[in-house]
Amino acid sequence: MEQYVRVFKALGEPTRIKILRLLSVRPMYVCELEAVLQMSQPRISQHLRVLKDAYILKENKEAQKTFYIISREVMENVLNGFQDFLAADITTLPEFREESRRLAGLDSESCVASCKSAENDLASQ
Amino acid sequence: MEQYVRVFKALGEPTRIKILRLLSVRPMYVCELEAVLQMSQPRISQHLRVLKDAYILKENKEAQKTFYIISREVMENVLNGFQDFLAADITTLPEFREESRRLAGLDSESCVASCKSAENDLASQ
DNA sequence: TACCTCCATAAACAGAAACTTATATAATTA
DNA sequence: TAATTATATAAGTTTCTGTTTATGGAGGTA
Repeated sequence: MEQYVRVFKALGEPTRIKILRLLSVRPMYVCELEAVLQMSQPRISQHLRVLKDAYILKENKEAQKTFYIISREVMENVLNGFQDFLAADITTLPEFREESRRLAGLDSESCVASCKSAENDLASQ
Repeated sequence: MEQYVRVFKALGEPTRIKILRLLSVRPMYVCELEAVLQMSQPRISQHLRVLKDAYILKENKEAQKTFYIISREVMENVLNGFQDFLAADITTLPEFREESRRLAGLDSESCVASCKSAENDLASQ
């Protein structure tokens, strides 16, 4: 789940989407992105860092230049994986053990009852 | 592109991912989410609003209760659409007209040259 | 009518994020 | 060696986000 959050957070920013869109054409140097996007170099570099930290990009040093490559594999894994994550049986997801249990115990007829049972649930731990 | 940003921004937050995961099991009332996630009601409501504004959720009033439904259609359209967006020929994307043009004019051998040409480019408009 | 439930929203605040300016470093070139 | 290029990163500032607390309103119920 953390990886989904990191990736989606990285994708949820217009400049970074533009960078990704350009790197989808071909790998590029920072200075090329700078020229094409007409943005300051630190701005580009900082966005690249966010994308790299989310494993969406790989960097490659070449003399004093650095070029960045989009990892289409990671992109596909995340985007498709997320759909699978949503479609999966929630009782099989370790991260949702508690939620899954509380969900099963819900009395849908009354939200108060739901809250009360959740409280008891919590108290009995 | 705006829609991608809005959706990804909405998805890039752990609580909202949890909410989505739960609503993937079935539509739920706010009070149910509150009970299952054990979070304050305003917190849940505000996250629901973000998701709704991104068209990921639809809301449905039922007496004094409100339940929320995940729009699997929107989810799929966005996640798959984004991959298509990246894969498309960039020259066909109206939002990247300028960038596309600058990209085509790049002199990759020198970043300075790139920047200069981008400047000239800008000056000649 | 009076109270209660469910929910939305506003205000306030803390922490995060994005941008600019400034600086540092490594590699290149003159 | 000195100057330049390409890039990263830090500092400072502003804006955005997420959370809690507080409030209000619409719909049921006693």
